[in-house]
Amino acid sequence: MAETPVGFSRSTEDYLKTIYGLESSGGPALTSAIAEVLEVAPPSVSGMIKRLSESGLVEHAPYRGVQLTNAGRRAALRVVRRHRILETYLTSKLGYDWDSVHEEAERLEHAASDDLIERMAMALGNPQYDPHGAPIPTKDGEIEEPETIALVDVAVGEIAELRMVGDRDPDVLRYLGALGLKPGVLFEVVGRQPFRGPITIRVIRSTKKDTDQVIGNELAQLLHCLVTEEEVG
Amino acid sequence: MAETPVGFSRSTEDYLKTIYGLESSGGPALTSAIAEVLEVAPPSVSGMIKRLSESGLVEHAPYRGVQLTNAGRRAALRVVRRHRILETYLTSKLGYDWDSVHEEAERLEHAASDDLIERMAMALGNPQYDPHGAPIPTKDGEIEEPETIALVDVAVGEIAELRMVGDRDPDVLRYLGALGLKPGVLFEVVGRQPFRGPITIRVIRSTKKDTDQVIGNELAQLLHCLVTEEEVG
DNA sequence: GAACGGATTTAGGCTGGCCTAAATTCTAAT
DNA sequence: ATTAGAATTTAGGCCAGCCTAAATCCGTTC
Repeated sequence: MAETPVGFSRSTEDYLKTIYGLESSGGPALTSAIAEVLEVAPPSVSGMIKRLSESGLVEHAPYRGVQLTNAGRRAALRVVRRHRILETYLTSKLGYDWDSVHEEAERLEHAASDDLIERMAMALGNPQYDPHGAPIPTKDGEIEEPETIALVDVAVGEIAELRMVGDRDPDVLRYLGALGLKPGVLFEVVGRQPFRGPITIRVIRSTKKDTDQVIGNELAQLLHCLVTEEEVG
Repeated sequence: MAETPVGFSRSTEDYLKTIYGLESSGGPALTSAIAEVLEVAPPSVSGMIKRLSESGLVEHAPYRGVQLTNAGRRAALRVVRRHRILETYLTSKLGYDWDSVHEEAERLEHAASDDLIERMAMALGNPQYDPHGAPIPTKDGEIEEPETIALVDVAVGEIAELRMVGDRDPDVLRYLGALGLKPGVLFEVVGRQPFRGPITIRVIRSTKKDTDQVIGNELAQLLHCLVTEEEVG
């Protein structure tokens, strides 16, 4: 039956991906943060960190977190590429919704060969973004650093495009989808309540053109936008 | 990250699939046969058999082999369905060749959800056979028992259709492919050498129409045919 | 019917990856 | 400077699955 594994163990790949994600939102990845994302107990993370650092995939400064080595980052980006190509493929070729596709990709990313991933990428025309707007790393590990800001930081009066949604929770995604808020939507920020209150936007380009939407602060932190121009009113 | 597994463990599924395959070529599955297919040592098989029979998936008569229970057969057929749908999908939608598709499906079958498999089946128009001609079990575990006979047993003068190739070895499949021998090909048996010698067929319908092919005995045992009519001449 | 050889199982060990409980280290507040 | 509390690591265990070496069983042959 000779089942040649496609990369590192599933668990190892999940750790690398998680560490990559935590690093890219600033600083070294802390044990407890990794534990929380992966839903395992902190000592399990300590144990895995030891193995990862013996394999040269991370560097560990005891009690102060872990950083990917170049080899580790490369491996992590390969997993991220797989994941995002898979999500894009499942969504555009097999009718998955953007809220349900994450879970399926989560399992397939560890089983799909590079060959399969490249075939899918080819069939899709080598997409640059996944269904949530996240950039897809290239085959050789380049990834675009998005120059977006959270909706919560866009000033009233500005016109912006929703580029990326920073959450995979199906409920959140379904809710946003029902509001028509997917990457590519263009809108103007028309109001913002003080004290971390909700933000009101007016949709300019989308299926729900010309509607106003009120978005809570929490949600507005997840919506990454590209500010297009300033509405001089 | 909450990675809900999609069925039994990968290892368990491989054992069930293997036992199913051995049972369907007669009698109970022997420890050594399972060990050989899975490329593990016999004691590993003994160990797994104990776990499988504790889970009610097989029945074990010590020293005389193992049989699937109904639950075990159901689980095995689900894996077989996944595998064959995947092979068909990869071949017809992503350009895989019939000789390379087995390995990829071998890994994906443990990661793909039923939902994904049904979407693929739908996209393919619910195919009944995989690229090698093997019947695909239905969603609820029905599988067609093919009424084919091996080429080696077809009499000279008979016309038959190649229905199924009983091997997944890439070299074998590439060779057969080069000869144009894939399921669907219609041919007449025009000669057979004595003493387990080679068999000569004349291709009637295929890309290689009207050519003669000489096929060794070993190979001819792998080619499962449907005898169509007798050439009276 | 005794003994040999092959198949099978038991015994005992290893690794990866998870856990809880206990010990340690760091930080921040007094 | 001390110390409480949080974060982390160490200690020690468990299970799945694999391994090798040794014991056992079965069928067959003399």
